[in-house]
Amino acid sequence: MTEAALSLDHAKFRRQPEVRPGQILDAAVKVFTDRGIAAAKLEEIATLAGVSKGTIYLYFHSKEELFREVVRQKVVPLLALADEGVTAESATAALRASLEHHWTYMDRDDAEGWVRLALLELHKFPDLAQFYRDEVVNRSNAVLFGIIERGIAAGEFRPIDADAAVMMIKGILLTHVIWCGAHSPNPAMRAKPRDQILHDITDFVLHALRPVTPVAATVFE
Amino acid sequence: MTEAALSLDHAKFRRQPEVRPGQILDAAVKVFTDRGIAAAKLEEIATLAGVSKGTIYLYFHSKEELFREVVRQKVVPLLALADEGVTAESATAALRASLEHHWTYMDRDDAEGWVRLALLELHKFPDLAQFYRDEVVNRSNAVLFGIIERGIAAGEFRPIDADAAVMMIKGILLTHVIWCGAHSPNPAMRAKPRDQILHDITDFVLHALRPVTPVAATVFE
DNA sequence: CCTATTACTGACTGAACGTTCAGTAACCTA
DNA sequence: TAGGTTACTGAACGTTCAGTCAGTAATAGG
Repeated sequence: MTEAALSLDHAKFRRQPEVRPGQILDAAVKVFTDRGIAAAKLEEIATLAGVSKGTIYLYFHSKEELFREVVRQKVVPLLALADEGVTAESATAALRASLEHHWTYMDRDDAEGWVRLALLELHKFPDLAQFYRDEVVNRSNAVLFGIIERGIAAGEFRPIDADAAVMMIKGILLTHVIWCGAHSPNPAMRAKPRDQILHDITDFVLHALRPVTPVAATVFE
Repeated sequence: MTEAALSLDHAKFRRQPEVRPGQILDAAVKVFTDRGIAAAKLEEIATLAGVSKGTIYLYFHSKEELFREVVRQKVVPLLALADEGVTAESATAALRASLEHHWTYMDRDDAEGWVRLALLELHKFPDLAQFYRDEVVNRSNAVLFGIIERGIAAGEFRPIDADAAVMMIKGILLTHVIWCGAHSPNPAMRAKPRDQILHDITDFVLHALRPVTPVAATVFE
């Protein structure tokens, strides 16, 4: 009786310790970005990964440690690409390329979720926030900063506090990722083609940075 | 024995049904903005309001209904002021005034919490999100939209998709509220004086909107 | 003063969920 | 193929928390 009651229903589970961590991390990415850190259920992650809840604890100490590992292995590597596009000859071209790059790499199903996590919940994990800031945010900001400084020096952009400009650009980008995402409550934004949005952003930013009297300068020369 | 065990410890509670809802709402604002919707505990709201958990249910059906009422009574009235500054003679002055107004009314302890809620958590409660959108977001956006259209018509601003421009401006404002708030992981932003930030934002936005060849136009006339 | 009514309390309930662990299946070695 | 080891399972546990309710204190009316 006991044996019958306890016997598993011949579920086809395999022992594959090499791939389990990866499967769990993939599932965790999806669930964390869908639900947020606090609302993510280990049961759901386990089901999605095709394992049982207990298996997660064979590879990760806790839910928080699992999240930490997700950031380390799934987010940071993406951002290693943040330096692309800087080699363009003019600062304007570099900025265009960088904006397009940011927008493109954020054009993923889970981008909206990541932005929400980063802005909303990450501050509740101070060490993770610091780690994320060092590895992801600062690196990406430095690229934009360099482009803007270069543009100012070359006379392509007007004199402006480059740090402040970076924050403006980041603010526009991040909010638009959310507003254009699947969970956006704004139907008008969701309906707009993504390249139209990128065009609008690029247009706005370049106009904000352009010298005050480029034509006049030409006229007066 | 039973009587002794059950008797209250002479806590000095008073019956004041008129003020209870207000006290509870005030406490709820604080806790909701501090913790977020899901993580807010009714017990904490009750303690902060100086009542017991049960009392909340005398005045509100549920946690969600309580949150709805917080939005209705604490947020919407603030936004009734969103139309100020529009009466300025020029669109530029109106936009300056509107930005300053937005920035000022967001310069509150709970502003950061509200932005986080609205931008990042509200979408999990679809009907609440819709309510918030109708009552708060659309109303505020319409004001900015009107100013920009007016500026374009008057030749103060370059031709631009006014809807898109509104989203850029909102994106900058909202992210800066978060980044300058108490929970910001960005020390540099937190250190900056608030009026400096407002100045940077206004400068960036006005330059993004100004006509392409204002000086040239003058020169050529 | 006594009684009815209203305001309020806080222990309790039930559900959800992170974490544990006794037990079972798959695999390995000899 | 027996015996040992490792991977895995899922029921059970402990905690947290929204929501309930039987009981108690304040107040109003007679």
